[in-house]
Amino acid sequence: MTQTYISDIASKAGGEAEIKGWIANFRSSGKLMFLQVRDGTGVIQCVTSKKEVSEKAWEDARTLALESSLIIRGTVNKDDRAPGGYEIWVSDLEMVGASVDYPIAKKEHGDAFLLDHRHLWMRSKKQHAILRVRHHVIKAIRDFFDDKGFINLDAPIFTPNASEGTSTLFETEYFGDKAYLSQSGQLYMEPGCAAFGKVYCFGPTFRAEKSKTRKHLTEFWMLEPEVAYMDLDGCMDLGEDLLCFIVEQALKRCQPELETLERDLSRLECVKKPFPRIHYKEACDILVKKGTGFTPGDDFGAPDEEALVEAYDRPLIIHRFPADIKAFYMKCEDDDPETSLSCDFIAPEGFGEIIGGSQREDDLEILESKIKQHDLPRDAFEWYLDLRKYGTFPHSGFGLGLERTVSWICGNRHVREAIPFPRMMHRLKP
RNA sequence: UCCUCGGUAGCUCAAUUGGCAGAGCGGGUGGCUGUUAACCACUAGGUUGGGGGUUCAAGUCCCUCCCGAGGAGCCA
Repeated sequence: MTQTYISDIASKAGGEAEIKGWIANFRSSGKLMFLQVRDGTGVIQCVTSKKEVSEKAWEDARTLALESSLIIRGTVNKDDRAPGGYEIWVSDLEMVGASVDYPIAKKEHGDAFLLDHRHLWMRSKKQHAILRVRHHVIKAIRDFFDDKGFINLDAPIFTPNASEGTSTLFETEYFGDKAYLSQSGQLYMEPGCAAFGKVYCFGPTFRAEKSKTRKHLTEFWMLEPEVAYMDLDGCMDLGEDLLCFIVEQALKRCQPELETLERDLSRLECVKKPFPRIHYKEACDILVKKGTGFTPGDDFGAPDEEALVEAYDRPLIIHRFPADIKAFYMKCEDDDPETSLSCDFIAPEGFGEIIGGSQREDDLEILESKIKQHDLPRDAFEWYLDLRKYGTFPHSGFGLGLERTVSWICGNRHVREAIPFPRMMHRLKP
């Protein structure tokens, strides 16, 4: 008999099936035993009756514990009493691996304990659902760009220089030299878009920020598209289209997962074009009026972002931040060197900034002076300056934080649950 | 780095004013032919994060160190 995955069990109704998996839960009523078996694609109830299986199989069933691995063979029946609507009447049960004192119990656990057991925790229902949503968000992102003719051009992870200062970089030894783990692939996407027009990179990035909040990881995945001849408005349009597509795909493909997570779907269904777009100065006026204690000219703190987005049911785009609180490579307004052509996307419901983007500086002289202004080593950026020497061109791009996006879609407040093995200031294991 | 909160059984937590260290879950044993985080009975399980101090007496008060969580700053 060949293995049937639980996700396909309906097609076997009335017939025989073989399930290979693990015990998710079990209950016994004397001579009758109810096994909840999961195989990664779903969970199915397997009913075992003492008089219908061999003595050995019954004895094996009696020694089962949470997460014992086993192979079940039996008849698939439709039964409303079973969770999921189908159950298997077991004819044979084969133990594969014992599970002694499985640490994650059926009741509550604390965060630290669960994170220590992340390798096992991901088997449980909610975590399983979040990571499946992550998979679908990643697929939506790739489909979105691939369908628009983008080339996936990955950036290096070892880098010799910092794009935005060295204080938040992880340093590592590199054959007697220093190297840093990449905190952004953006500088490498700029030559990429000159070669291919439309490119994106999508991979892990590293920030040694000593942040201890539910929105921060030291290792997180970032999507960074970069498009030649695209201006700031195009950049905002692209981010808007992308987020709409991600949400649409999640609603289409992750219905059961979002249900498991008890996500309020109405909050996702209203994520449609157009997103509100407000100028930085307009945002300042709103905050001053609200009296949050915000000082115009500063960057927004988390409470400011929340105060701004609370009026909207979809992501809020704030554009044209003061140049001095943004990165050196951002282009400024032609008639106003104090104002950068930048944009941030703030997710609703307090999930924070999920996209940060800008039009890039394409003038050689201005870029040179900015590198000087920011006290950055010019020789590390020589190759980057070449792009302005050999056929400079306007271009824009943004970075989207995958885990924050997944958290928002899932309605889960911790980014650490949106990645299989989170890396945080106080956590390097498992 | 700073602020706040916390660390008691395998897990989640309780312990009154400083006065016998407890419960639920999980584990073990037994029972139960339709369970839905099953249920019922019995049972084992403790260096109260480490060190020092005050006291007749410390889980509880003081000092110190370690670890964790939330937040700030910074960011996606």
